[in-house]
Amino acid sequence: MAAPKPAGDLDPVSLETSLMQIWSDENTFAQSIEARRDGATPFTFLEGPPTANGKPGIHHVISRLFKDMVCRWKTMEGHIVERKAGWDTHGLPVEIEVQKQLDLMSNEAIEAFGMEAFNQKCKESVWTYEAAWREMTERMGFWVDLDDPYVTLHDEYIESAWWSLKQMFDKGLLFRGHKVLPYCPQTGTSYSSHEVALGYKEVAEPAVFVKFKLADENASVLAWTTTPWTLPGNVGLAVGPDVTYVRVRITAPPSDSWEGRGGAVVDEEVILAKDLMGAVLRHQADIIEEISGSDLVGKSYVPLFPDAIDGTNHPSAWTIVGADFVTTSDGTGVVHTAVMYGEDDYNLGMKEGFPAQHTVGIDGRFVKGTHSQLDGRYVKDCDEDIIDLLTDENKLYREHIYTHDYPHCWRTDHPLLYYAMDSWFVKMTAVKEQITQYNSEVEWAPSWTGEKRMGEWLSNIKDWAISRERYWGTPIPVWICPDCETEHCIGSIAEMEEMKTADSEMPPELHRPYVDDVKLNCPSNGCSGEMVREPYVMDCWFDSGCASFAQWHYPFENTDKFDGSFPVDYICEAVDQTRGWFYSLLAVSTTVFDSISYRRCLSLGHILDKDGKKMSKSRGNVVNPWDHFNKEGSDSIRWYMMTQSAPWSPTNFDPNGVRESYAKMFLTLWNVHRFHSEYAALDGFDPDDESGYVPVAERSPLDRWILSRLHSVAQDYQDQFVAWDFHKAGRDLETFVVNDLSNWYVRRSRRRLWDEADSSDKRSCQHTLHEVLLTVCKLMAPVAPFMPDQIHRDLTGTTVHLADWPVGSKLVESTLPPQNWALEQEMALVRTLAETGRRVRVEANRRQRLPCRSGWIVGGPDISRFHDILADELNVEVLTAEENLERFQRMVIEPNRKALGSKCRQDLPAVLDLLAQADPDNILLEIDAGICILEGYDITMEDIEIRYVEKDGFAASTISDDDVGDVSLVLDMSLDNQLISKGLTRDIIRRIQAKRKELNLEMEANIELTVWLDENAPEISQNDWNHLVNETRATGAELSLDSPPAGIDSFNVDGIEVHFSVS
RNA sequence: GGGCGUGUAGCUUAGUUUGGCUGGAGCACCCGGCUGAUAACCGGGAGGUCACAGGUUCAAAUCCUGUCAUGCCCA
Repeated sequence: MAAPKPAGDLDPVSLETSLMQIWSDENTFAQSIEARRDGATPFTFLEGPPTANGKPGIHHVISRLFKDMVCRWKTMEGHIVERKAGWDTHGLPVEIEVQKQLDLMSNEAIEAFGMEAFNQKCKESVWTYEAAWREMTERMGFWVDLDDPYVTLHDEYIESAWWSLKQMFDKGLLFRGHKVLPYCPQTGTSYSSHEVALGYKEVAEPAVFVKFKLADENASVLAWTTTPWTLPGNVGLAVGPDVTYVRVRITAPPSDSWEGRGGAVVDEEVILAKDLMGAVLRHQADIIEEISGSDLVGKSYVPLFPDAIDGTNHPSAWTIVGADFVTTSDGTGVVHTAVMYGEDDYNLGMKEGFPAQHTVGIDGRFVKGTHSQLDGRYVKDCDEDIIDLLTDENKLYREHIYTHDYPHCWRTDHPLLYYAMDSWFVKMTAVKEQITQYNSEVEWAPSWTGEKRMGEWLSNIKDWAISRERYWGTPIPVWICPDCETEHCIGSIAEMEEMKTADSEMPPELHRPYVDDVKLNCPSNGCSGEMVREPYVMDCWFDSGCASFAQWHYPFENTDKFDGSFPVDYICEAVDQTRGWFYSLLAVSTTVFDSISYRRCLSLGHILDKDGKKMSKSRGNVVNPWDHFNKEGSDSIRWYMMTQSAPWSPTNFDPNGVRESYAKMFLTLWNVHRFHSEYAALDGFDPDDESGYVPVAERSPLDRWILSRLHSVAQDYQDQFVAWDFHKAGRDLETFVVNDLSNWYVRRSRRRLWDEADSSDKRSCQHTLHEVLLTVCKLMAPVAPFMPDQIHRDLTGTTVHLADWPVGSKLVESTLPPQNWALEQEMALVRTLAETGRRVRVEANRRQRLPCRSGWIVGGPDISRFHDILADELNVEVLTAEENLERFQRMVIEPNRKALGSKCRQDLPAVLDLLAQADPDNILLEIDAGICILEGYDITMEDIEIRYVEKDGFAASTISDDDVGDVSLVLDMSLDNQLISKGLTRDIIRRIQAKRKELNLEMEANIELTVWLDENAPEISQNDWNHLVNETRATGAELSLDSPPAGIDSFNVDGIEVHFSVS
């Protein structure tokens, strides 16, 4: 390798896009995997498949960043990290999109359009934004194999999903039941909660208090409902076991006017919660007795609609039962239970053994046999008639209009019915213990996502309803024999082929409607029935939950790939996936493999807009990543996202923050690189030339300092990566680059490289810069893959992405330079003192360019090897270490509040007062002698801290530092002609240099210079003038006291007028 | 309604686990300085009801209780 390539101006967009081209030409991604192939330990990653039927936004960039970053990091650590892309292609959102497109607003419409054509449209729709996703993925530098992705709609994927379902089926974990869902009879569709949320509307509806006549007692139980249409389906009443109820007798007609139908006669007895008497009753009534809810349990009552439901074999039908969800916040404290029309109702019904029979058909009409006046009618049209029927039979106590939010169909605007749909379930309740155990084996970041969020969810685990009455999805592979009701689950294409009837064709693909047409020969002994497929598709979460094996078409192919990658080492998605993909992966692997499916899971916080609101299409606040790809570039976005906040914290996206990342981190890094590479190119510096190499031990303390800092920062960076604290790692590295490397090392080293002659010191500096830049590039590469690669290529001719991680990996060798803690400490002190000096000057009103005769450093470690640097920084002629504190300083005593507080408690303020008034020397003497008693408390050295402050008359400042103790800087403020001459010279040089820059002169260009001083000006010494001529590269220079020509450059310093001309 | 997060300066945030000295940075703003050093750098200033209200304590951003706002998930 010859001299590094000199860097030019920075254009982040073209830098990144040309690197994308190079990566593509060189196949760098594939190489980074191939390079590790021989015997390397794999680190396995599983991509959570996105859906490509929506445009990618900035919030997709962040999860892809954290996926990419960890994979790149592990690759550099020496692992082989294969990354297969994936696409989630099934599910309701796809159908909805197509329905909107084709204006098919009901299941009838879809079937009229044709399921085959509809599914074809769905399949196409899935790829609508695939190109946009690909472009985003490539532009952001996410390395993933997009050319060989797993796709949930492929037959291979479906076959694996079928196989896994069969495992569950064979273990008896698959069963048929009901799931109560919001359902629109007009579109024939049930809705997800997301869709329900689209359609909440405030409505005023009739609500009724109904009298349920007890079978064996002369009293009625009052219950309340806002859905009279569910009353024919009533099969039970629920009371709170701990709620107090009363039995009351009506004593008089209502005092005020009665509104609406219903009523009660004097001496009639009703039962309701004691707390709700006032709210419910409109009659005068006496309490006959108080009854606890548990005493009501078991009583039977007379069905309202005796023909509607067949209670045979259900002894609990039409009895009172206890339920925890009953409250006395509204109604009567008694909950009317219609098993098929409410989730609580259904669960309670299953628990109590109530009959689970529909009184309402899938078309939203009462089924035949419910009641002669209701049969066949749409339920919502029957409210009035039901109320009339109840009134006629003296079963209504009261009616009123109730206003509440109720879900409506967002397509047809019709009210939704909560309706028990036939559904297939995975019996998750049977594996609760196992899944809880497996969850605790996963390393979660942050830990509470697993322990609390997921843990809480698992502790209330419910059976998983995996079937959907939809068209576009993985078909449920269960066939049922109409003759003998045998159920059979198909686990492979081969099995289907083997079992299908002679008349059935093999389907061209494993989707509806083709698989619907396949009939199977019933395997049951002696049965000759033709089995028919259950018409459902799977919950698409089941699809993605199969990804860990279905991506490999396991167990039909690639068993080695599966065995080598299961459970996967790392997955990463946003926090909303806790009950989504994180759960479905865990649920599937628990039931199928009796195992975890991922070892580590990073759960990311969401990206919100700059006001903390979530980004959504409807708000119009979605940030397009291309706004930044085309401006600051991917590196800046990625760096911003990593450093802005902890990965799991919700982040308000601030476009300004991306700009800041660019301006601080990347521009600074680039300029360091540019500084180094330009001089290196000029000097023909060859990092590999052994004859020019300077061993680290022989380099200057400044070089050894930055190398030691590099070691420390790299070690911390690695530790923080391991602890998932990526944000802290990034911030610290940024501080190193901006503060240590650019603002100190490079600034202090500039003059070393200006020297045109070859020298060991110059080469030391160049080797140091070379080494620091390369290590920084390696550390940054996983996060920001572009600029670090460019710099690495400029300096070495090779890509950083094939380089080894410099620290902390057992698989590759560490390449960090030696660490020297004492040196770091010294330099930290030097820098603090330089800053302190500037503050002292400001306070003493002494401008920086005017030198000080002397400076003293009191206390702290010996930093004499940096006195030249510090003298230069402070613009001090002579800097010395001084031991005599008292020459400049006096002592003060500060209380240690922590120690004193625990000792003195409420007397602390008084003790503090005394301490403040006391003479510090005396206190110290007394403590030494053990006789320091304040307010009765024995004060020891533990209770105080000694500090020093400068005496009046010195320009000084004292810093306090945990590592080095108190250190003072004292500056001599006296002035003489020599100092004034130097100060003036420096001001003139500064002006001339600014002028050179203004004139765009080359750095090597020479000038002709004339300087005119006014008569008040102090004399400039010959030495200073020579220095000025040298610094400004003036070949001809003249100092004149004549009056200057008009119109030339001039400035005023300390009341002296200076004119100068440059040519 | 329930579970889990979050709330600190105009903006983005550190500090909260383990209570203790004047709540620390960056961006933006103001004053000054420095610069062959970049969209940079340095010193100083202004800017804080640590979401709110109670409680515990000599002492609370930090611990406890409640409330509000906001986000995710569930109902």
